[in-house]
Amino acid sequence: MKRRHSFRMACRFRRKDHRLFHGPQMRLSRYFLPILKENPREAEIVSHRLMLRAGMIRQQGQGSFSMLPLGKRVLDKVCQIVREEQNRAGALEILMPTIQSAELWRESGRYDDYGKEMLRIKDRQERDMLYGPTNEEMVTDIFRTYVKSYKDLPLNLYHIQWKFRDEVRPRFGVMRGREFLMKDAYSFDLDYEGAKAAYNRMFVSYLRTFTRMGLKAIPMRADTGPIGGDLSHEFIILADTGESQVFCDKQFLSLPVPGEATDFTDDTEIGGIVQEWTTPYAATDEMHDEAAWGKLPEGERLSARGIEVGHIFHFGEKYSKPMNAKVQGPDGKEHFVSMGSYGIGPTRLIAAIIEASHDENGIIWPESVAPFDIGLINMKVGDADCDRICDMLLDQLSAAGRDVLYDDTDQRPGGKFATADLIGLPWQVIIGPCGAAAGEAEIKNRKTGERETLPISAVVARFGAAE
RNA sequence: CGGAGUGUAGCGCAGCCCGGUAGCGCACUUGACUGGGGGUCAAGGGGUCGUAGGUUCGAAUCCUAUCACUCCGACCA
Repeated sequence: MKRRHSFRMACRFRRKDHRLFHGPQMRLSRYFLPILKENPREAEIVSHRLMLRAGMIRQQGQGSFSMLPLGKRVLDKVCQIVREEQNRAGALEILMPTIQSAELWRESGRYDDYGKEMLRIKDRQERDMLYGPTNEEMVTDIFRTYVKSYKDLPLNLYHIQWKFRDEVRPRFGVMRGREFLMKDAYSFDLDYEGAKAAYNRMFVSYLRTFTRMGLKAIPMRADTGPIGGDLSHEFIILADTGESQVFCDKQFLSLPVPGEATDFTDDTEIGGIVQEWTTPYAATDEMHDEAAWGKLPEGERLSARGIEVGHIFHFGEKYSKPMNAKVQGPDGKEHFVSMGSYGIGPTRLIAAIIEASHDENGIIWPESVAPFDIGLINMKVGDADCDRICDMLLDQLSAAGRDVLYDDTDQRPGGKFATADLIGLPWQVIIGPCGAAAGEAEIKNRKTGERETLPISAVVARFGAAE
C-alpha cells in the first residue's frame, strides 16, 4: 500500500494497527509529527525554531504552548529524570492544585506583595482565587496540618505541576513562557543545620539531574534578596545563546559529578561535594566580582553565556512564622520550621538542552531525553526486502526495549534524512535496496555523523538491551 | 509599561506607495514516473486579506480605532 506521509492520518484509527498507537514502537505514517520546512517568523532563537520545526510544540498564545506528541515524549523523559533524582535524594512526590485560594496567600502576606505577575481570578461565589505561580503557602499548610514533631523531620515534598506567571515579557518560546511546568520541592527542618543539610542534598541532586541530561550545569551563588543568607544557588548551563553572561573557573568543566552510589543520608559526604562545587569562582554578571575574577589566572577563566535551569533557596522561617508551622523539638519547645525551596523548569530545560545541543540540520538529543532512541529509515517503502527487514528490525529492537520511530512513509531519501536529522534521534538505522540485497544495514550517529555498515543480523546486538 | 516591528491559504512570502474584486513557493488531494541527502510531470482543493468603523461607484490597498503576535529594556524556573 502506498502511503504518503500525512500527520492527519494519525487521527484515523485502524483496528488492525491498534497496537501501533501504544508502546515503544511507532510508525511515522501513523504518528502526528507536523514538521515545518521553513522557520516560523516569530521564532527568533534556535531552540524555539527547532521545537516548532520538529513539531514538538504549538503556540497557543503569548507564552503558552501545547506539547505535541514528540515534545510530550521529551518532556516525560526530562520529568522522569528529575523525579528519579528527587526521589534518590529523599524527596517525596505529591501533587498540589494549580488554582489556589487567596486565603493562604493573605496569611503569608504575599497576596498583596506578589504583584501583577500573579494571575488573580474570581470563582462564581466571587471568592478570590489565583493560578499558582509557586506553592510555598499551600505546602506549608499541608505540613502544619500533619507534622507536629521533630521526629518526623527532615521532610521534603515536591511536585511537578503547571505554574502561571504573568511575566512582564514572555519570550523565546518555552524558555520563558507564562504557563510552564515546574518541579518545585520544599524542605522542612527543625533548625538551620538541618535546613542546610536539606539544601545540600538538593544541590547534589541537581548536579546529578542535569548531568544525566547531557548538560554541564554550574552552580552559581545567587542573590538572596531581602532575606539574606548565603544559601541560594542558580544552576546555569553553558550555551552560546544563553540569556545571561557568566564567569567561572574552568575547573568546573572537570569536576567529578557525584555518581549513583552517592549516599544522600550521609550529611558529611553530601556537604563535602557541595564544598567542592562551591569553592571555585562562579558568578552571573549580576553577582560578578571583578576583583575575585581578576585573581584567577587568565587561562583558568571561563567567560560564557548561560541559561538558568534551576534555582535552590533557603528561606528559613519566612512562611513558617506567619503561617504558624511549628514542630515540637527534643527540648520540648515549639520551633518554627526552617524551610527551603528548590525549582527546576522542565519545559525550559527542553529548550536549554536544544540550545546546548544542535547543529544546522536540527536537534541533537542526548540519549537520555531523546523522544525515541532510534530512527529506522526505510529507503524504499514498497520494496519487498526493505519492508520485510524493517518490520523485522522494528519488532526486534522494540522487543529489546528500544524506542523506535519507523519512517515507513514514501518520501524520498533526502526528505527522510532531513526529517531524521531535524528531530534529532541519536541513532538512524538505514535500510536501502542495495544494502538489503547484500544483507547489510547502515547505522548513523546523529551527533558525530559517523556511519557504519554491518550485517542486518547484527543490528539488534549492536544496540544491545536497554537498561 | 516605554521603544521598534509584523498581521494576506497550514508554513514562508509578494501584492499596498499609485484603489478595480487576490497571487507565488512549500505543504495538502488524485494519477503517473521516480528512489541514498528536502525529485519530475499532469490535474485539483483551500483565503471573511487580524477585527471594527469610515472615505469611495468600488478597499488587501487610503483614514481612524482596536486586537493579536514578535523583538529591545526593568523581572524571572
